[in-house]
Amino acid sequence: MADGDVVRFRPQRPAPPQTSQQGLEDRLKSLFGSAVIAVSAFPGQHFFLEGDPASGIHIVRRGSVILYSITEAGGRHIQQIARAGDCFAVDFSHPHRLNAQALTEADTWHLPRRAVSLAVDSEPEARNFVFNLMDQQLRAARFKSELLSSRSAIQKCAAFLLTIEQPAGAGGEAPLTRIALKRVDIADYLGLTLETVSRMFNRLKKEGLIELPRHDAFRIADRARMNALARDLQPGEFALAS
Amino acid sequence: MADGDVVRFRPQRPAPPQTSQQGLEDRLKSLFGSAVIAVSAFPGQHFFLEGDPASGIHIVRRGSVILYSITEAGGRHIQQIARAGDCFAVDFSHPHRLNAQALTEADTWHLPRRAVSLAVDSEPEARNFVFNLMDQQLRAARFKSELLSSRSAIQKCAAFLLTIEQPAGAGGEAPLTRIALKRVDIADYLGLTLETVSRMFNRLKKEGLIELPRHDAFRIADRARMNALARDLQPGEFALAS
DNA sequence: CGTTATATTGAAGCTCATCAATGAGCGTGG
DNA sequence: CCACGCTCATTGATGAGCTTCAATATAACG
Repeated sequence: MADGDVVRFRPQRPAPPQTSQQGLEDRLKSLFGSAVIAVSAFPGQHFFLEGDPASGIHIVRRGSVILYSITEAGGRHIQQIARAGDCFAVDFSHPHRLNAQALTEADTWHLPRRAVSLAVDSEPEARNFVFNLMDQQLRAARFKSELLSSRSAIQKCAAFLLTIEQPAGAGGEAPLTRIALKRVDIADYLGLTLETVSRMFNRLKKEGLIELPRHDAFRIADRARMNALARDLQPGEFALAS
Repeated sequence: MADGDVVRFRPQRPAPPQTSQQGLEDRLKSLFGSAVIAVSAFPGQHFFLEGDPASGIHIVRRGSVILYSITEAGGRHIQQIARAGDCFAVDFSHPHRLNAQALTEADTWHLPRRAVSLAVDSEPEARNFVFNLMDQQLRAARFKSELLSSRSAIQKCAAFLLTIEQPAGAGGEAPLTRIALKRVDIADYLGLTLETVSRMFNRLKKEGLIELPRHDAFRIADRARMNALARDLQPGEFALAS
């Protein structure tokens, strides 16, 4: 339970990747050896479906994967958006309760359930690693329910954009961040409608909080105000030009 | 990673207690020996506060404990309501990110961080136990975010009541379930206002879905319709007398 | 180009929050 | 025992915010 490689808590950010790409790959190989399987998928393909037997741990190497469930009324609820460095399905003792679908072209590493089980039983390092992944999942889930509760649509959207933002490299100008999700996907993630998401994005643009040169790319223009919004501002404090 | 004592997934229910009171106590003693500490609190007292160093695992023996955070605007967000058999703060590698407050008189077991750490490293049984607790936490968090997303107030309230309901003993009449939380607590948990919670409860009563003889006790009167509501019905399917 | 998928924008209506007043329950002290 | 104060729940009126339905615009691609 050493604290050494535990990811530090960052408010307003769900589980960030814990190491660099290469470092992570090395780590996986050293902990799980040849059991590490590379799995890729095209947009729309599923890694697994609800009800499938537990498959083990999945880690995103490239692209985006959504974890969703379907309600009886046919509504889709996106529980998690896993991006490079994020893990999913770490809860490996049950049949899957969510569908895992590639949103973009996506490469992942798959650690089969049995290999994880063996490694965890024999290797303290592996155990620690898996604990951290579970913790990462837990924090992602908490972050999401915090996002959903009692925030207005504009706050949810601002928080969402801050979450998916690719921060600037040291010193450089902040780059444009691609929005890999369609409006309807974002809506299903935030518990809004696609129209509302669209309206809020354009409101943030009009107010100068973000740049939105294309419908699928943005840049934070006023970070202070974005942060204030994404935290929990008094409703009136985000006065809009009428 | 044996499946043997893993809690089976139950839709619409967060992590149920995994064993009986006595069984759980025996299990704890055998796994963690004398490290198990009994901790009690009066209503309103805190077990720990946000920012406190990680304390280890807590398990509720009697009463209710709420886990909440405070937003910058002063709003309270109740992340989890832990009742007898539930665990909290299993994520033990970080400073606490939530406040843990006794809602009622509450008795808990506390497994200090270090003792857990030692046991997990040496005892496969203990490891398994802790994994299950983490999984329980994760499922509770997922359940909550499902509860919050895209459900109407009436659905949230119905789902909440089903969640806290004490099911009938075999064959017997369903007992009245005490509502330990105040309206404002329920509201902070569901992301609603206390007035809306009150209105929805009374609407469910008027429609004959529940009995509500006192403001702090209820019984499910029409389980089929309650279940249908708590799942995800088409908006129109819950027609109310106007 | 024309076609399809996605995004934006508008208008109307419904749900829920807000503000405000009233009611019910309960303990305390006269 | 009743009056008072306190806490919590209920109920009403109003308005803001979001969804819904519908129309239009933009982008991607053959």
